[in-house]
Amino acid sequence: MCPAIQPPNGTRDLYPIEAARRRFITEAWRRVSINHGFEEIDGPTFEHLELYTVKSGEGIVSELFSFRREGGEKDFALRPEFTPTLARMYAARAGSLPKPTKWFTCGPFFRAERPQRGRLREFLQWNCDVIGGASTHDLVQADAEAIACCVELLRELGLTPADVRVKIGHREIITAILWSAGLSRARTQEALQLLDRRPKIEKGEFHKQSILLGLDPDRFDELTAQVQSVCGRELEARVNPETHIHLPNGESDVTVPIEILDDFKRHLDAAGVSNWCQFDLSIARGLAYYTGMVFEVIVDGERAVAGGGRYDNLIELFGGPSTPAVGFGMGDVVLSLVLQDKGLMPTDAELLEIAGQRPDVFVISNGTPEADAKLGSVVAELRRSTGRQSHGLHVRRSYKATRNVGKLLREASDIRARFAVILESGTEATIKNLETGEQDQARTPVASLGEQIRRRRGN
RNA sequence: GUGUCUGUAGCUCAGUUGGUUAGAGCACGAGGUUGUGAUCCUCGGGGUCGCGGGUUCGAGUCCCGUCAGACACCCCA
Repeated sequence: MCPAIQPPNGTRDLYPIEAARRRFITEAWRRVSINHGFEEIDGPTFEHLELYTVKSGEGIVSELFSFRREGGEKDFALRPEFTPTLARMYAARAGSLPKPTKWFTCGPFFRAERPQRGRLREFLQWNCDVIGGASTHDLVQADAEAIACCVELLRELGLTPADVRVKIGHREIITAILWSAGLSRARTQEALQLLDRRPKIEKGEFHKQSILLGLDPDRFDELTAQVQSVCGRELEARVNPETHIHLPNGESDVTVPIEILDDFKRHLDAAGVSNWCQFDLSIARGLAYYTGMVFEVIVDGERAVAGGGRYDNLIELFGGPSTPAVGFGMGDVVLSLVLQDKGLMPTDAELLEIAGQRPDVFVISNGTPEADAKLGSVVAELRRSTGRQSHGLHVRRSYKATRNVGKLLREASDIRARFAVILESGTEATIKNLETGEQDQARTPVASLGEQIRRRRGN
């Protein structure tokens, strides 16, 4: 034996129970997105390196796992996110895809960062995207649909508005305010990234950085508060239904279109998720490609559970037709932590049940030579499908040497089998329901065991 | 890439001011008793104490280095 090789930094070995926990999450992702009309797609787990550098610049390379084949000339990178792949896939078939196209995917992603709480180097991420839309109304509806789908997942897993907050911001509005507060158009991106970092830095530091960018931080906060007080108000609480807020900006005014926001809120209301959401202009998101609505799902003390927004220029950037899109991503790492902390992760036994991994039958021999000889074929027979209408049963047997029926029933009980079948001879068996403890008085012919078990299971 | 803390069995942990062949519970396995799931009794496998070096007659224990993990910074898709 060579010295034990450990799993790479920031990766996880998943033993059966952990794999079941992961499935619990991925199946919820899949179920919710399908119910919301998204279709599952998938792409390669590695791409040409340039797919990522084109959008984000060379600086991103240090955050990627990239590689070149021995003797090869092309650089590849394990995917750190799905959006470029999505944009590439959409661009390739844009002409023949429905409008809008609603896609989701869940799979592994890789980032070469130091692992810490809520962040690993390999993780699962769920992405939902709505691509396309002709009118402003379409886009607003798509924004709300993305958020609604994300919220339904949280609800499905047992979280409540008391546990999580969906904070919604808007790039157009916040940039309008930035410009009004003296920022030049050219520094917009830097300013947005500064805003994204703001909660983590000192007040004075933010002030200093703002001045460096040519932004008046006090004026900015003043204007933000003004706009926030109008935008953040509930629909019914509006005294005067303002439709625009005008911000002075040197030569021309900048306009914040409140009626679009109201439309958006009506959609969130209709989707029944507005009590999860709050409008919060401090949400900026660090990513360069967001163009409109942005949002984050926040839990106290943790990193963002999910985040996303509107990216109307990206499909075009990847060679497709100019197409607006909105989407979000949710990782399994923070989500798992939140579920564990809130006591919402099912118990081991519940996971078996949910995952459909409880054995239907545990087959035991009574120790006679005829029963011993028959056991293998009974197991095989029960496992076999009897046609399209009825799948094979989940059947297990003991691998222990003991013939002690009590110990074997204990084993059956430990693995949470639904029924025990005790072979009494080569031709007959006794069925015991392990949930109720009821055991048949009459014996069942071996040939009809499958039918009996299926009937009692209810399928 | 930087900093802080932590490394003893699969898991949770004992292990005296440095002193024989490193322990317990759980888990796992074998056997025994009871043809029925709680049990009970006996036995067993499993650790170069993260790894390497140093101090010492002697290191799980002290020192240095290194690796790994957790947490924070950087960055956030």
